Amino acid sequence: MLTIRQTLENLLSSVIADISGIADSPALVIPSSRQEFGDYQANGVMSLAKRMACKPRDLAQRIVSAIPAHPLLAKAEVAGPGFINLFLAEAELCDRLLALSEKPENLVVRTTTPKRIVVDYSSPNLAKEMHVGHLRGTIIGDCLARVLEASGHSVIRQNHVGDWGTQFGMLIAHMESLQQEGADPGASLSDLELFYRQAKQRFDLDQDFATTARQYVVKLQQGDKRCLEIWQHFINESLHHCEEIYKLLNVNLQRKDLRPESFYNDELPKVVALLAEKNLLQESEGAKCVFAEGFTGKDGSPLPTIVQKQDGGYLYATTDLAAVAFRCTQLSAERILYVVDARQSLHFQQLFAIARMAQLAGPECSLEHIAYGTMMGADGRPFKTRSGDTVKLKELLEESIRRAHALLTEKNSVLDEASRAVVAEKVGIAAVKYSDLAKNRTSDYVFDWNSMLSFEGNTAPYMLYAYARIRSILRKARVQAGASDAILLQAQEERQLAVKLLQFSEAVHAVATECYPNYLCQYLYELAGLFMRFYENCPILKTEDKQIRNSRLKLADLTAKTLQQGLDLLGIETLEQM
RNA sequence: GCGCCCGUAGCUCAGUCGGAUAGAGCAUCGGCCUUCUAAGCCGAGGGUCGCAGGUUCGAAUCCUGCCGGGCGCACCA
Repeated sequence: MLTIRQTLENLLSSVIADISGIADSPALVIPSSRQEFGDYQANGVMSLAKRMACKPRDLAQRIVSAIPAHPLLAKAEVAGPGFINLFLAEAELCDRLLALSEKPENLVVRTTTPKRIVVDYSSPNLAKEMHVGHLRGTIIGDCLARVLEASGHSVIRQNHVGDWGTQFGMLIAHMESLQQEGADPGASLSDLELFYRQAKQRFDLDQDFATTARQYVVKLQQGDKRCLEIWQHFINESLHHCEEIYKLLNVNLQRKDLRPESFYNDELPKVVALLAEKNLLQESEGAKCVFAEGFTGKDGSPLPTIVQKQDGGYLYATTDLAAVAFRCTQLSAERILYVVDARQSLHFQQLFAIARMAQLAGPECSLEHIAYGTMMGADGRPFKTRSGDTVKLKELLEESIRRAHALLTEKNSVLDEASRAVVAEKVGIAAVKYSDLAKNRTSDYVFDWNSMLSFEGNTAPYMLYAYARIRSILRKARVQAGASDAILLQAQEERQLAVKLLQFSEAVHAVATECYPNYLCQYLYELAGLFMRFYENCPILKTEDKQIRNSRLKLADLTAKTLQQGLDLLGIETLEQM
């Protein structure tokens, strides 16, 4: 099974290969930029004509004449300087829609080249509470994992949580001293963020405390029982907090997906040994480093990647190298996606370079940094509260839910109070997720409550509303006896909606290949928009003609299913009523 | 100093890798609810795609140089 685009691309490309004798000249079939140009257009002819030194329009005409009859294609014509405009056959559109209507599980066409893909995402630091900085990585990664899975790939989620290192010595030291003062440790951990801040403050201000903290790090690494106990307590508390957030966010990360930094502890000396063995290791200023080619530091000198500190401690580059090896060998990954803040791009460039040099990752495994930009405040600086603190993710989400609730009340929703609370939660969460996923992940973006929690335009509520409207119709509808199963595309709105519905897979595939969730949002927004126009102009329940009524019901139903699946791939739950 | 990213409508953003007349939402103005949920639909105004060159049939997109902004660059992650 292929998408329409793939089918047309294959069809035209083979004609082009026959005529030109050039095998690698793609037809470049894309959806048409304007309606009068048909449903799809082929852009590849003009550059091909250049290579063949002939007139583009003539070549286009030869290609058009040579296209064999195909049930999908009603008409192909040359246009402009050498475009080929492609018009789809209505009968085939109807057949495909009917087939999907009967088997909505085929809405996403599965890839013919499935891979084992590791998606590393969320990966919060367990010493602190999750804050807004964790939002993007968590939901973008979750979306990509869902999309890849739905496209037929084998996905392995890896939540590479930070559960090790200096900061835990600090926390343990603070905990110990609180306990000596007789404080209740459970109560002091009720606010992890506050606890971390207090510990950090003491660490920065109090030399003795800092020394003690460092000693605890060593004891922890040596496996001191008491330290491990306290550490484990922190980890459990923190994980519990993360899981609450994941649940609220509808993020599909579970305990089995956890692969904390500490998991790689035993591997770290081996990584360093291996680097030494491969002659990649150099000592510089007492630290063990790898100098990968092409990296320079501030003063223009070669930039090292430190894998072992002067004091013998390991760094995150070391852990990441161990993780690459584990993922390639133990997990048999063919593609590894690191959904991490764009500010770490240098780190990943170095990491990937070293992983290749040391052959920790073979050439068959693709290593990709799926970078995303920073969430900024209205002042153009990283998003903070008015008092300058980081915003806790939980508080952000709760605020969104509150606002959604207020809006539901204001809109005179048909819902009673109890279900309104449930719906407000879904809408509030969906709004936060969607407004993020709908943006190009690579750019920084300005966050402010008004735009993030706006419920108009290209937003989750718009999509959810479109879905709820359809469901409302479907609940009221009775399929008319005696009506045939045919789908009729008479009105312009019907045809446009139909073509869009059949393009769902194309959007999903684009996300799977390029890892931009906003492609899917864009698609869903356009789909919802076309449905709204269809809804305004093509009455369904009020239509007497049974054939038309049934056909429109099928279109509406398929739109609902597509929206539902599409939103699900974004990690957003649909609602029957709003 | 070197490197990466960015600059598109008053504001917030798209623009899937060079395609035809650059698109949305918000805001502004004007229409559409006794009729399937008006969180909606239709329409209007609003652009020298930072600036200047170059490449070519064609550039917001590629190249060069400027201007402006962000981020990163040795023992944190």
